[in-house]
Amino acid sequence: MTAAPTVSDLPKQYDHAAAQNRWYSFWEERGYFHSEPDPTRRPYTIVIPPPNVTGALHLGHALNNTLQDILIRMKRMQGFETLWLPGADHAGIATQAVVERRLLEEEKLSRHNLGRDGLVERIWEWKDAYQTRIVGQLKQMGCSCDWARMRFTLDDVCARAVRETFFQLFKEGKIYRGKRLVNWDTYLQTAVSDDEVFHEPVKGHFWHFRYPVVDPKPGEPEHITIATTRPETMLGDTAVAVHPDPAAALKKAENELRERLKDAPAKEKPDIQKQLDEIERRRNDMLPQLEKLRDMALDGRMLELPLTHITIPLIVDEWAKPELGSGCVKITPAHDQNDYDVWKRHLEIGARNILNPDGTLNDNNVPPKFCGMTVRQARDEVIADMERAGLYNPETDCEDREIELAHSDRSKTPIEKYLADQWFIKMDELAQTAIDAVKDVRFRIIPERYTKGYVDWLSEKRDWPIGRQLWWGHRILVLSRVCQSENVVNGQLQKYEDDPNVRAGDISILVELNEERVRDLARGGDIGEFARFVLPYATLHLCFKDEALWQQYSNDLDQDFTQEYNEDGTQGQRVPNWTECEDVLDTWFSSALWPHSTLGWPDPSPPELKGCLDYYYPTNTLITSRDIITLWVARMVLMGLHNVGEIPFHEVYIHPKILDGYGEGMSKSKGNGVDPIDVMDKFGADALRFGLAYLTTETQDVRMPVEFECPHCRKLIEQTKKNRVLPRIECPHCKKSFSTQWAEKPEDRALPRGPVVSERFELARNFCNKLWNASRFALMNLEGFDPGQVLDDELFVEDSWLLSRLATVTEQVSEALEEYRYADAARTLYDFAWDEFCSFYVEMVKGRLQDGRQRKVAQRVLAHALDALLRLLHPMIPFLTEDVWQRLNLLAPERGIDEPTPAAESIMIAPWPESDPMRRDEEIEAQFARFQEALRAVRDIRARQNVPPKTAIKFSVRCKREVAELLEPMKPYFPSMAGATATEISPRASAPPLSAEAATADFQVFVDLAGLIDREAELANKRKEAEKIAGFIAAKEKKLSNASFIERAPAEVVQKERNALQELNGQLAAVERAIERLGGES
RNA sequence: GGGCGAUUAGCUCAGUUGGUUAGAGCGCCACGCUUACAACGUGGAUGUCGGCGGUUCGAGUCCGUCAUCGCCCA
Repeated sequence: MTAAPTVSDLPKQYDHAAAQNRWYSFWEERGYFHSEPDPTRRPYTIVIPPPNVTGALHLGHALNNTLQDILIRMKRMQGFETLWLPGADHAGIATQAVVERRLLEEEKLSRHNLGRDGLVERIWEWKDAYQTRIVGQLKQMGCSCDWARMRFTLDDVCARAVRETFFQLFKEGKIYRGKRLVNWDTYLQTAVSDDEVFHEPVKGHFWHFRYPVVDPKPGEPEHITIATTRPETMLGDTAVAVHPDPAAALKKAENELRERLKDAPAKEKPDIQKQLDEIERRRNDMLPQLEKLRDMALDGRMLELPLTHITIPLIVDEWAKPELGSGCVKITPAHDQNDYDVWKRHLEIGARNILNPDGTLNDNNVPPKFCGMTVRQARDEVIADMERAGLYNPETDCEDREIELAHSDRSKTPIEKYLADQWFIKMDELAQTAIDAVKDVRFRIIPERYTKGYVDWLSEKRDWPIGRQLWWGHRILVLSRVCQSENVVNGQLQKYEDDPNVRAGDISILVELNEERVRDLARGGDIGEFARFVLPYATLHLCFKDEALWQQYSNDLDQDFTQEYNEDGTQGQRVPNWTECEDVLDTWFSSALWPHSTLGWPDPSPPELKGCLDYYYPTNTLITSRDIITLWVARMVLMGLHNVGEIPFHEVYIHPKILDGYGEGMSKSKGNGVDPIDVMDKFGADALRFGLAYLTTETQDVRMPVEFECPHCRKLIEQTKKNRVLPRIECPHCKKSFSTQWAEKPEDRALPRGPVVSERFELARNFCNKLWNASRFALMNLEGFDPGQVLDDELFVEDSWLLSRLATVTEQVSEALEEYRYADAARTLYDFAWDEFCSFYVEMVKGRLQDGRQRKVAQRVLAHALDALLRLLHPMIPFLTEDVWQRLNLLAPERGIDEPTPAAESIMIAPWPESDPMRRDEEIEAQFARFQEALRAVRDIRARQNVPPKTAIKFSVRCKREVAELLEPMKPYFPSMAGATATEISPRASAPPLSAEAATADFQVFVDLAGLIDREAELANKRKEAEKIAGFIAAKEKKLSNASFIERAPAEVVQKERNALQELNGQLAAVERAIERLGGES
């Protein structure tokens, strides 16, 4: 910790760096962040949405964590036993991909060079580095996390929960293995999830091929034409489909077009009409043919798949669209999602995977000449062969076409759809429990509109594929054995059912029947003799409760192998009968357990976790961003319900996204992410936090144009789509270069870094500085502070007014934060602190602080008000408020106007202010509003008459007696606040001969301008004003002459309008009189 | 294609259940370093509230529709 604070050495600008360094370590050392279960207090818990360790945090995370810290700090001050549990997420594929990419770039090594353990070790190193960096960022932001409870989704505590959960679900039969089409990244050789895939249009072609019909009957066509953008996939075709009722399908398409044509804008009509004409043409030219094909399909006609000598069936399926192409579509279930769906409806056609994991063609299912070719090579070769076979004519059968091609976000290479074995969780029952939980309002999503998406997604009840072909993650503890026959299965089952570990319930067994067999059963068991012999019967899976046991069995079962023999009778390979599952679990599997795994489920016996689950679970709030509602929130709910039997949190607050100046979300891959450290270096952590809170409104995402700040000349350079991905940028102002976050080459890195900042934090930075200076003023004037109760009759108008406003603001801020209306809370405090506390209270109290007799009470109220304001602001700007608090403690260790009490040793643990309704005083506020109006009028006249600020002026106010009574006591404040003296405030006040005037609804202000007046300027001003008022009067009169308004609008509204009109008329008359006095024509 | 959201001053955004003359910050203009604060103070200019239609005595606010942008899902 740096030197203790003083009250003498107060810089004119808030030194955010000093405050941040000093107070964070102070809080940490005092243990304020740490929480232990305390039965005498109510808990308030937030678990962090664990940021992933792929990289550093950007502004989106800064927002997310700021909002959590604001809540947690308020709740801590409110006396809750608060726990904010921090942690990080291992983010399986994302992290592995980053490390692999760097490995290749820097050392030219692939993961296979390192091996599984070697690579995992490298990823741990990466994780350690980035976790440190992330924690550093959070600490710099002031996050009050309980660091002693820091968790990582791959650590031992989380691992226990993952194993237990997987094992339980396995035992309950909720986990199964099945085939599924995955997005295969041939470069990284792993499956990637849908959200790791992006689509990009590329130029491609549409090829038309003809497939020969086997033994066509008389009158039937000899060929069927299909079209494809990926010719090589034909080698994996297992059928060709035609629509079951082409006439109806055409009619339906036609009706849809006609509907659209009716309401379409004129410019789209010709295009739709063209499509309608095309359908008509098809009905005439193609329909008979399509119906014939349909009949052929129903009659079981087969086709010859060119180049392969395989025959495939012609089938009927609605996926074939008669309005498109030839009306026939090739079906490649192993490599296309739609075709895969067709296969699900026609299991008998089967599926053939033609790819190796590296994207070359495999040797199982394609003619030998294609084996080992890349997709690209195979494509050219297929086209050439088809041409040679006379089934394709390059002159007529190939069109250009733009194709939306899927790419892997991780490797930027094209994705192949690939049929692979996957572990799944059955979602039917689990999803229902999570739907019920939100429908019975056991928890709420805020804003409420996001509930729909949550329920819709869960309602699909799609089984969750949980396996990933990765090395970085929780290993699936399963050993599997393919069994050729039912006898083998039964033998093995008998053996393992007697196994002591199985009996003890530490190993669970699953029999997965071979899919072909299942399919065979589905179509009546006519599988051929040969297939029955060749196809394995089933796969046996053993699932283990813990890793040691799995390891032990895995070693033992090494001895269980099948000895193969060579043709000459010698011993050949020993093929192990059992194999370890190579897969790891989806990251979201461990994330889903986060709220309960981190609190000690399933085993809360370790000392540091004792009692935590009972005490802190369910947690109170989860704060996260909307893209994660389905991926994470939904899964946390259903896993929490499954494992613990209770929802994981009561409320989920979904906050806005931070977008760049182009309206795009911030992301690392786009290069538009902003490091919060850059913002904090320039503006301070308090400004970052307050700025973000100020922007967190309910519906609006936060658009944030950003600039580079040249480290040489400090000028700002707008960030564009072009320059945001460059490793170095030349400053257009000083022509010197600087580096960016993309700098990787040594020569780029050697340059000074240009931080990325946004002007949008200036408002908050300025606010912090304003607050600092107001505090500075207070501290400079609290010398000799004497604590004591302040009686009501000792209060001055400005005291009562400020206390009244403070009571209101306290209530508004507390309510706003309770309802996650961060921007409302921030704006309320901003306006109160700046426009009321600084601009009026501090200005008005200045005189009293100079006056020996009045000083004492003024100090007491000032210290009290500042104290409350600091506490209200502390959750948003923790460092500044603590810095001032500590200094305030030196001068006024006991304070408070009701009954002075010793101040807390840190503002972090000071009690949250409570709104005192007795302090609300509408009369005082009304009086004050009049005063502010009069002040504004005087200042306005001074400004428009160009009277220098130092020239003292005199003014009088003409108004009703009631108003005069309110304004009279305010007379003493005009000299210091407007350099003006009130000579008379009464109904009789008259205008001095040379004066300027301003009228409000219930009084007129005359400023004596003898020797100062600029008559022409004043006349011009008045004429303009008269015109404006006349306009308002005209509008009002029009409204009031509308009979139905008088009749139908509520009487009070009509009366209000009449009063307003009367006031306006009064104002106009006053202005006209002023014009006359100035010698002008009104 | 379906769902959600946005469109208000040059920029970034507020605007509660419809009700006087639509606000803030930045930027701009004028004047001011008045012993808390020039990261400041005082004053000023700036808007067919995306378009069209409807409900209503009255619409930035409610309804419909179109346009543009963003996000999610298929």
